Amino acid sequence: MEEQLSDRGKRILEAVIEDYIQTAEPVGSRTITRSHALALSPATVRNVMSDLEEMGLLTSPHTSAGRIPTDKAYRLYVNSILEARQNLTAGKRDEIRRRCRMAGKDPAEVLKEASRLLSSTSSYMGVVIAPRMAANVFHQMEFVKLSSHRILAILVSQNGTVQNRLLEIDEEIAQEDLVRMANYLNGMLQGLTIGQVRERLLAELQSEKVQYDSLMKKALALSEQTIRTDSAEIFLEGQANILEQPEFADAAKMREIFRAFEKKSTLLDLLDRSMLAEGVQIFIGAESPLLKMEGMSLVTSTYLTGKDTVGVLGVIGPTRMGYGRVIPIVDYTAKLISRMLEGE
Amino acid sequence: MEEQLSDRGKRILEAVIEDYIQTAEPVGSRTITRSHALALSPATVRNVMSDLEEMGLLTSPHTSAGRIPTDKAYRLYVNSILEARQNLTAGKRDEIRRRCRMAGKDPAEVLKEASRLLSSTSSYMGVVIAPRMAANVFHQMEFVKLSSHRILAILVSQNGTVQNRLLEIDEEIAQEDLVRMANYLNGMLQGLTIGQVRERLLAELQSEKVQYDSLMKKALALSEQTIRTDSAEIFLEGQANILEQPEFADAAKMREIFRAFEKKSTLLDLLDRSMLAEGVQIFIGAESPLLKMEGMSLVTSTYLTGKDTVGVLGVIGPTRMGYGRVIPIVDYTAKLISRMLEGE
DNA sequence: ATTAGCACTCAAAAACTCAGAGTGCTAACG
DNA sequence: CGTTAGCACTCTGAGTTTTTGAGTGCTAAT
Repeated sequence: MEEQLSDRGKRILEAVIEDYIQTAEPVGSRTITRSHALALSPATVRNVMSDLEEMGLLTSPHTSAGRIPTDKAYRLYVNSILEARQNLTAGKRDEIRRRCRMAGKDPAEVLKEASRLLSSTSSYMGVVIAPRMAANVFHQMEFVKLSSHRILAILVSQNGTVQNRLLEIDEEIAQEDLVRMANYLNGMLQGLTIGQVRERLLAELQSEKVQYDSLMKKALALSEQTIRTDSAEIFLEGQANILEQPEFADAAKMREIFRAFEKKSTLLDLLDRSMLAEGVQIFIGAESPLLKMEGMSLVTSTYLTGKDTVGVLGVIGPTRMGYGRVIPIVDYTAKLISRMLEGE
Repeated sequence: MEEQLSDRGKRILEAVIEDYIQTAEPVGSRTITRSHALALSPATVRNVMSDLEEMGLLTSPHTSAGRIPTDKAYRLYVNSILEARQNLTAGKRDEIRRRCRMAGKDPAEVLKEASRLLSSTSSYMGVVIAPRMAANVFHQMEFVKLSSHRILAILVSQNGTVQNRLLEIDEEIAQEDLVRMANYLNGMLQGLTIGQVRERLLAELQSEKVQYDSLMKKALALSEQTIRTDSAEIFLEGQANILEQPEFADAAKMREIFRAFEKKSTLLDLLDRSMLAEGVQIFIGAESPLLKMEGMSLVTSTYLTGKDTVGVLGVIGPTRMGYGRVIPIVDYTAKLISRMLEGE
């Protein structure tokens, strides 16, 4: 049905995309023959472009304007980039590395810095989601008595992530009982993932023998409360960057976008699904059906913080994004973060 | 030098301000006579307005437009509001209370929710800064061994705030030593504020007797590392709200504002100074010289989380802000938060 | 002291013009 | 037959002019 894309067609399409990425203006046949050294006349280019339009790769906003690549065209373009991946310049690489180092060792700090980094090196928005707590490996639990009715529960995972929660209790528990409870739990839960820990706790709560030991019952109940919420943290930086993009100069569009990002949950859903596949993934425009991200694209990569606990990070920008530049940045950052968090 | 403000002048000024707050358009003499039931003709009003302009309370953007209140006028207006403070409607109050409850007990959660709350009830931006850690009262310290070279230090304050830090160490320390170290420190630091703790630790590190006890020396060093960074947390919500304001429809202005808020440090400086005075404070336009907040105002109030550890919360919006509505919101929220955090 | 009346001002909106970039088609060319 | 020059046609955006209407300031009357 659809005509096959000729080699020349491909080159011209590429030229259109690259020009458009730079200027954000519809590009015409003339411009292309000038900037890209194709030994062709504008008229020929016009014919080809007309074909490309037929194939659904270009559109023109109106009869006498240049042409704009469609999502489909970007998809094609991105795929060809992904095959022939460029490397980062040594300079960029160093900068990224240096800034990551600066952040210290605390996982949360590293991830936040990564997000800033992605945003500033790409000049779009950087986003990082911390791995779900559930995938972390349990290390230790502590109960700290703050006052007669308030206990602070602290949950430490092997990778240094800490989750804490303030618990209100009805009847006072002695500090030494708290310590015993913690010991008991720590013994029982050693080496499980937090997800497994939760299951285990629930199972244990049901079991016969616990029913008669009120202290242990309390211990289980408390720790279950502590672990209950597993809200993935999300770091979104550089929102101001996208104000720079001419396609969002319109205030109404801006507003919509900002509103969309205010509820982080939608963003989370979107990123969650890229967790399934490994490596760099790209969502172009309407390909990500969740968010009606008109004119927005997303470049993500997974990263590892342990054996197989994964998070996702990436860059969000206009569909008209410098993919060639952004992809290596995301890729490299993901690998670097993996190394920083996982290693030692 | 300056003529005194007549009672009628005051009423008219108020009318201008209130109209302008609603419409964001320069208001003319005609409009005023219609909307506010003053038994005066436009011509009279014009005369009065002319006087007000003389006194520096109004300006007109150009000869044949209506008039706009100056910062000075807002100041006057706000002061009069502050004197005759209205109360919140019961409905609003309930809503605020309900949402605060929802947030649970964790201080960080409460503050974050408060910020959201301020933003959504005021329809401007909500901002809350958490009290400096330094002002909190020390409660307990723990060292958790993660691997041979990594220790997680956890610092708990009396109010349930937790600060943790990943430390890298050169030589392994046995878990039981860590416990002993913690016990020693907890004994020594009981009841001090975090600020005092820090001083004490530094002093102790210098002291003679410690030099010979390598374990204690290590303990002090580690805990000093833990406590070193005291970055006040800041919760800023509802940035999208201010996109709604017509005065920022212009993309360039928007950008500037967002950039300004991206560096939270300037905002922090600004809020820090309102920590000095108690209760509701208002900064109008250029009155806050730090940020060149053109056209922005800030309504803040201090809140307490303990005896005398204070934080600041407030609302940031356009100078043309519904002060009458916002002030009680900020006031009430601050009091409520105080009660929630301090009480128990 | 207030107000009606009136001439005057000015910005924003609407209407208009025009140049330029771009297209599509046709006919010529190698 | 693919490529290209030429040309008529289209449409936008920028710049100009016109129009409108809200608003002022002044003066004279009440």
